[in-house]
Amino acid sequence: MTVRTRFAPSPTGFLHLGGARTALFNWLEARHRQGSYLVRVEDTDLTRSTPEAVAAIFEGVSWLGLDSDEQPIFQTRRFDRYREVAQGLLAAGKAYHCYCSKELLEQMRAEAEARGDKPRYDGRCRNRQGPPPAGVTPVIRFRNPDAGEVVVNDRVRGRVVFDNTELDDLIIWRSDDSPTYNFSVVVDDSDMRITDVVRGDDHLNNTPRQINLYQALGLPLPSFAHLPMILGPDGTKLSKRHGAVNVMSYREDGFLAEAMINYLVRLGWSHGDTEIFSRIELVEHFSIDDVNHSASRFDLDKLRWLNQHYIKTSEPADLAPELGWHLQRAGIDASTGPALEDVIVALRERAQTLLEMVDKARVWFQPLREYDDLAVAKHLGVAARPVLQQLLAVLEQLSDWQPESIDAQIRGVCEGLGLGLGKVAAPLRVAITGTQVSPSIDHTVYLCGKSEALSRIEAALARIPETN
RNA sequence: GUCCCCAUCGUCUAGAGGCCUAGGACACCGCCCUUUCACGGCGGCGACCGGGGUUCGAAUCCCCGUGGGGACGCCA
Repeated sequence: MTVRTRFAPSPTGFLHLGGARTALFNWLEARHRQGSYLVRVEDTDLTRSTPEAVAAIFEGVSWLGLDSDEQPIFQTRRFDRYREVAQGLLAAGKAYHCYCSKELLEQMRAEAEARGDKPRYDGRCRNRQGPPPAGVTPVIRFRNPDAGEVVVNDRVRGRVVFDNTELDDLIIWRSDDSPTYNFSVVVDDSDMRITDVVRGDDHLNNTPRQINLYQALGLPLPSFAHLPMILGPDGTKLSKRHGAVNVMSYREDGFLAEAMINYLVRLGWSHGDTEIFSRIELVEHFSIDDVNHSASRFDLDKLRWLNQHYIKTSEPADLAPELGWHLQRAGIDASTGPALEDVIVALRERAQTLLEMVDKARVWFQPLREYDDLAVAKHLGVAARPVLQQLLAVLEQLSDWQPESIDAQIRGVCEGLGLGLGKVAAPLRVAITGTQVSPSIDHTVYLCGKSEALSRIEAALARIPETN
């Protein structure tokens, strides 16, 4: 049987880190076993689902390269099918109408809680006789077995046993004429011929209920795998409080999709001591069977490290469009400055994110507006005058404006003046960038462009006092 | 509260009874490289939650405790 996995987000918000990893693991498991990976939108909650959230989730999934192999399924388009299955259960006596009001249910819960019990529906409508109460639209409840146990053979947890007495009769159909989660999931996973259900840990408790539903429906069980959660850096459930949880905000912060994927996959999965995995290597080595049992915390430092790794190792030409996107977002006109590939080569060892790269690249795209006081005090004293004058003279004559030839000219000036490279590079760096920090001096000058470099040297010269 | 899950350096993890004096990576610290900043190289700091078993031998298996997490919705 060919493997079919699915990622089933509910569109009540954007794609967050946990969801992204669930999607990734489903995708990898399917790819590794040469199967299919599908996306299903669980939008049965009409009041909370929004088209904006649907779009946001698809955007995130797409950025990470985890698009569905088939046309995504929307549960709202399948209500007729769910209704048919629910009616079948009703007809078979495996489900029943329940007329208990939300208020009554609320009260029962409160009472159970007060007693220290687990809040459960007591099944009072199970064998209700007589005419239905007037004016009440009933819900449909599944008649859960009231004895015995349900065994979940989980691919990451192993054998997990639940007692049926712990489970109550769950609502499968709401009074507003819509299906509920645990029910529609079973119908869909079955109809979509899903072989492997891979989802978050928080669903482990739903699994016995779903298994009972499968059995009542006479359907074969898929295999289940429940992934450990991703917690915030403080060990609590990931939430807005922890800052960026929307995966797209990581793109905006200058992270690469490859880095994100590599980071996420190592949360709960490993392959020996290897840290860096290409997509192909992941497909080759990944297996749900090797997933960890324990929850992990999100660590931005490690993501940043991976991100820089991918920035350093990517082909500059491949990275250029993404850098362009960031430059544009930062309001920088990249059409007049240096080639993006050159900028990337100069900065890739100095930036952990593309946002940092944009910040460091500004100096070559925008006019130099201010000088760092300390840098000026330190390197633009009278001693710098002959240095900059010499540099100006030789660079003016330089026709081959390339890092190598610029470097040769600078070294020539050093020799002529009997100075070390540091003594020459420092004032030049301040002249070009206004600061003491930049990439190697030849690249810094090169990226500036000849005419702009010359005028910046002249401007710096003009700032040098007559005497100290 | 009840049920379920989990437990190795600060963090991500390796570890499937002897290979463990517990390995790697991030972070941190130091040194080297060096025109600044980085990158890189080398080194350092740093963990088996506690207690009982089982065994010749336990980070690895079992039990209890503790701690953390999740679930208990006409949310998913």
